[in-house]
Amino acid sequence: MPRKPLISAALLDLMTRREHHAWTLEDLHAALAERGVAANFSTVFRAAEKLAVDGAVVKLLLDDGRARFELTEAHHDHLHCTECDELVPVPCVIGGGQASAVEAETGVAISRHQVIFEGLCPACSGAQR
Amino acid sequence: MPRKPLISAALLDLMTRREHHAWTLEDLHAALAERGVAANFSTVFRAAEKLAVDGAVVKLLLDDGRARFELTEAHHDHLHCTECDELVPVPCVIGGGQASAVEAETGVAISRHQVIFEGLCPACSGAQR
DNA sequence: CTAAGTGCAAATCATTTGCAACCAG
DNA sequence: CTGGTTGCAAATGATTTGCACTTAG
Repeated sequence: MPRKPLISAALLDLMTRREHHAWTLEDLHAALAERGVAANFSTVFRAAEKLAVDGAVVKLLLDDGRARFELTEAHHDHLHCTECDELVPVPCVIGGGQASAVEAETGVAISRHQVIFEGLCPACSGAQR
Repeated sequence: MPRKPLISAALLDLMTRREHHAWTLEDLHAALAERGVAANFSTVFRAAEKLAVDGAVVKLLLDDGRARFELTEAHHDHLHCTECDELVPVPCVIGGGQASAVEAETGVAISRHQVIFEGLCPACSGAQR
């Protein structure tokens, strides 16, 4: 392994600290810098991409065009806060029954799903009030 | 109005013929070309964007990074076919009750949602069998 | 030596934008 | 003339890729 601690390990370590639930590459890059790890953006990109391929993290793309990476955990859906831009986890609302119903009704074969709610996260929701 | 029929009108006309449910800018640009309308890509982009702002069409972004435009219709969810890449409409599975439940459970304020299923569309599902 | 992990610069991709030309009213 | 459309070229923003280097094993 390289002279400096592996960026991949640093990323996982960062993400485990849960400042955020989902991280953009910029978030990760900036957070590493703050912790004194001056990694190149490409390196962060490749490390995150590798973690995603290895299954340690999941990569999602939002309507804002930037990818988010989050630790692989129990399946859940997300709320993209229109105020603070955070991607907040929310319990999954798609029951197996619903997927089956759609499959039966439309003749499709569903392998995965992704629900994104748009709205205000708890913090912003409270602040607005 | 311009010398040539407005690209916007041509786009709506195209989309009404429903070769696809959702169109990428490339789809639209190519389809126009096939019908003898040699519009510039930027023009197609701006016309589609304007239609979206005007509310005639809806713009969605998928995980593949390309935007899709579809005629504004009753709310529905989508299945992104992993085989043919088509975006197929499926009935909405998120009842108001579910959104409320999530709101109550997590303290968020939901204004919209977007469900994308990944899988095989009817055609590809049948072909695979 | 050999491959994995890096850094830097340059290339991609899918839009977006700036600006000048055009045309119906 | 005037504003909405266009075409073309150049600019963006977010990745992605090519290439050379370094070092643990």
